[in-house]
Formats: sequence, C-alpha cells, structure tokens
Amino acid sequence: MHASDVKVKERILAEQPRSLTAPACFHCPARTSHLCRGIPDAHLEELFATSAKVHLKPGETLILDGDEALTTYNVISGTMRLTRLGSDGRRQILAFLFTGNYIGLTADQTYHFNAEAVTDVELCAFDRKRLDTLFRLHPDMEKEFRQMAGKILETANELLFTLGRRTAVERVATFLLFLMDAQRVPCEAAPEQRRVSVPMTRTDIADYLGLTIETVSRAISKLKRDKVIHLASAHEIEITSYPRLRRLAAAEVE
Amino acid sequence: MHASDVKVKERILAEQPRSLTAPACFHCPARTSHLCRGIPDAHLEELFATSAKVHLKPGETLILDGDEALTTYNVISGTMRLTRLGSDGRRQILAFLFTGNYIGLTADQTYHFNAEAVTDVELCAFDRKRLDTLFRLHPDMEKEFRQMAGKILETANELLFTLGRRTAVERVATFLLFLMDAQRVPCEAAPEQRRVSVPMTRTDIADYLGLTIETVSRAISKLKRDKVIHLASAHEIEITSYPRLRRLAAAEVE
DNA sequence: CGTAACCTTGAACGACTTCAACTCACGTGG
DNA sequence: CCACGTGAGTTGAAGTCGTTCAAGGTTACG
Repeated sequence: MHASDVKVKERILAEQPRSLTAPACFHCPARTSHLCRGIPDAHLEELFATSAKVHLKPGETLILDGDEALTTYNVISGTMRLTRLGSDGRRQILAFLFTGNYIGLTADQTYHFNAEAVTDVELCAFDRKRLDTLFRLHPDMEKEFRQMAGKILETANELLFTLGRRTAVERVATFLLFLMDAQRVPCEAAPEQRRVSVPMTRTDIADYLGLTIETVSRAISKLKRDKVIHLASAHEIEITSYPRLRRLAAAEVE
Repeated sequence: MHASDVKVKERILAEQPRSLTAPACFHCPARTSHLCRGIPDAHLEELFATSAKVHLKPGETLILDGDEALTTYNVISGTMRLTRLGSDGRRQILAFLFTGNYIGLTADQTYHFNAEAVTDVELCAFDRKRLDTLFRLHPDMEKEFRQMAGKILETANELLFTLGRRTAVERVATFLLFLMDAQRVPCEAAPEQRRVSVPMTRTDIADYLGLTIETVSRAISKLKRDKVIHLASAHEIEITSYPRLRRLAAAEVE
C-alpha cells in the first residue's frame, strides 16, 4: 500500500568519520531534547562518540514491526510517523515525531510498530547498549529519560482521549493545536504569523485521528467555511481565530 | 457524576508501624513487578522502608487531575482505573491497572489524570524522591523501570489502535482478551476454566473502549448469541470459543 | 424485601463511512 | 511548451454503524 517504502536499516550504523575535536552535538537542534540535555557540555564527546547520523527520504522505513530494538533514535529534523498495521490493512498512526523526539522506548527487545519518514528526516542513531552505559555514567540522563517517558505517555493519553471521545471536527481542531504546539507557533501573534505547516498527507492525518480522508477533508472545509482557519495551500494552514479553534477542540482537560 | 468518589490522599502516607526483621515485600504479590523485581532479596529492607500501604474502597479517588506527583504507587491487589475528564463531562479511561502495575510515570511534577479504585484495592505508596535515591543505589531497578515504561506505552498503543481502527464488537472482543491476559487465564484450558472476571461496570468498559454502555451491552449480547462467550453473570464471563474470540478481535497485529 | 444502580433491549436518529465523480498540482515525455 | 497521467484533495449522495432516547429487567445491598 505504501509503495515507496524502502528498508534502510542496513546502512544506518555504517561507520562515519568522527572528529573528536568538533562535537557536532553542541549546535544540534536536538541538543535540548530530553535524551541529550542530561549530559553536560564537557562530556558531549561521549555522547557524540556513541551516535551516528541517519538520513531518510520521504516514505522511507526506519523500523519495521518485529525488528530487533538494538538501535534507538533521536529526530534531529523533519517529521516521522509511528504506525501499526492490522492484518487486513487497517492502519493507525500512533505518533508523529518532530525535532528532539525519541524513538526507542520498548518493553522488550523488539519494536512493535513501524517508523517511517514523512518528510526528509535527519536522525541520530544510538546503540542501545552503549546508551545504557552512558546512562550509568550520567545519572541526570537517566532522570531526563524518565521524564521523557512520561511525556511520551502523556502524548499518547492525549490521543487516547481524542480517539475515544471527540467528534471529527474536534479531532481535526485538536490536531491543528497539536501542530501549532509542535511548531511553537505563537497563539497570540498576528493572524499572518499563525501559520502552521502540515507536512503529512490527509491519509496520514486520517490514520492518526481514526477517521477517513473524506471526513478529515470535510472537517477542514468546515473550519475554513467557519473562518476559523485559512488554507494558504493544502499543507499550509493559517489559524484565523485561535480562541475559536480552542473552543472547537472542546472537551479540553480544562 | 461518580458520586461515591472520596479523596483519601491525606491518609496515605500516615506513618505505619515498621518491622525491620519481617520484610512483607518478600511475599508481596507485586514482588515480581517491574518496579520491585530490580532489587535483590538481600536489600528488600530498603524498599520496604520507603513504602507505605494504602487501602482503597470501590469508587475512592487516589489521584485527582492536577495533583502534585510527589507520591507514586504500585498496585498490590484489586483493580484501578486511570481516567481523563472533559470539561463537558465526557470521560475516557486511559488504563485499567491490576496487580504489579505502576502509577507514577509523569512528564512533570503533576498528574494529568484521575486514579480511582474499581474494586477494593491495596496499594504500595512510594515517595518519588526516595524512590529516585533507591534507583541510584540499584541500577537494575532503573533498567527495569525503563522496561516498565515501555510496557505501559505498549499497552497505550494497543488501545490507540483499538480506539482508532476497530469496530464495536472487535473492541469488546479485544477487551476480553485483555482481561484474559491480565488474569493469566489459560487460553487452552477446559471451557469451564476459561472464566474471566469483569470487575468494572459496563460504563467503565464503554469509557475505556470509546463507546456507550448500550453498544457495549449489545456487543456482549452478540458474542453471547454467537456462542463465543457465556455469561455466568454480568461480571463473570466464560470464553466458549477462544479461537473465534481472537478472530473477532481481528485486525490483530498479526 | 424494597429500592436504586446497573444492565439489557428496542426504535429512531445522526455522524461518519463508503462509493463515486470531479478538481488541482505536479512532473514526464511527446 | 503543452498534453497527458498520476497522486492527492475536495465534494456529493447513499448507506451503515454506533448513539440517543426510552422502557423494561436484573442484581445487589441496606
């Protein structure tokens, strides 16, 4: 169904040139991510030494359901999606991942989801074992990791509420708020500044929100008709009225 | 809406008599839980010293949305529910918790859900700070904790797929399989042995599966009519045909 | 033994899906 | 340079599944 998917795991940990004197980590957009911020600047070399860069093109597969979880990843740039496929083709997107988000929290040594690139993606790959060692050396990393796990669960819980108890329009409104948040779009800026980029297709949005493409499209059209949003293009949405969008997302946890 | 809810947090950490010579932990049903099994028998005293027993009656509230997350808990016996309430009363149950399950994985120092007792519940309360100290002393606990976080997320992901992509009957079938699993009901036992106890109300099941009570009831009736299950009572269900139940849960991740 | 909460069932309604047609943007090749 | 093809998005009409509204039945507990 998703034809362009290509397995790239094989080339992931191919050795890359290392410079011990220029830790790229310092200026990494994901430096402040939960995974990396627990380590002090002075020890950045250690982190750098355990990492390897990975590049993905749109549609490429990083992880296949059932893969051994030997390697974990941090998103540096771009958008990833975590999906689960039913035997009859039904698909549920479990999460969209952006800069600083981590892939690798598992119960056992196996991944139970697929991870695919939505856009061009830059990742940082970490060997799980070596990361464990690093954790033992830097207790702060450990603590940050626990916080991160909490955040991941919090996001999942948010989505659970959306899927279980929100209507189609509410789901789409919630999703736009989610994108605003992820892209740090200021909610109190000039209307023209409140522009959200929507890197994923309608199919992805539908599979994330437990709807069909048609319903997603209709919900967006309704928001447009009601002048809550304005479509610069199908993948560039301006938030015309943030308060009304919030009200529409409704059933918010206060 | 849930009238009998009573706040009991106040009496949770009231000092309880401690016996340094008889660590109750050793025979605790939750000894093998992810939280506790990382600590060796020889050091069980330390764990015991940081813990306090809590008893809850059905309907009692342990945690209210917004509470400071100073204390975390391990379920010893009984069933808990984690819920999230919408401003207009909509409710989504995020998880059901049984023996060995942990409450306390958070991103910040605040709980963003309610935790309530479904049945009579025994809990073990741990001060978060002291638990942190224990983690530092016993790296194995830390590692178990990470695994546990993975398991919690895995369960949430399972539910995400159910809410997003399964029909009503499939959801209920999936839920029964979930209960079988939680209660370690052998799937290949004599039909009479394959009895699942359903401690929660239809309302709880509905709020867990993103349905209404009526739909849950109808789905159960359909499973009954199709002789997949048999109701000993509304809260005692016998799995007449495990294979067919599995097939009905469908869209299983292979 | 009575009452209230819980569960079940039926009928009408409505939200989302399904099926289908059309538009639009983009890229390739004639 | 434009024609054509493809994939993505939108919109309409019909259908379906789950909800809502309503009533009756069952269970549990004081």
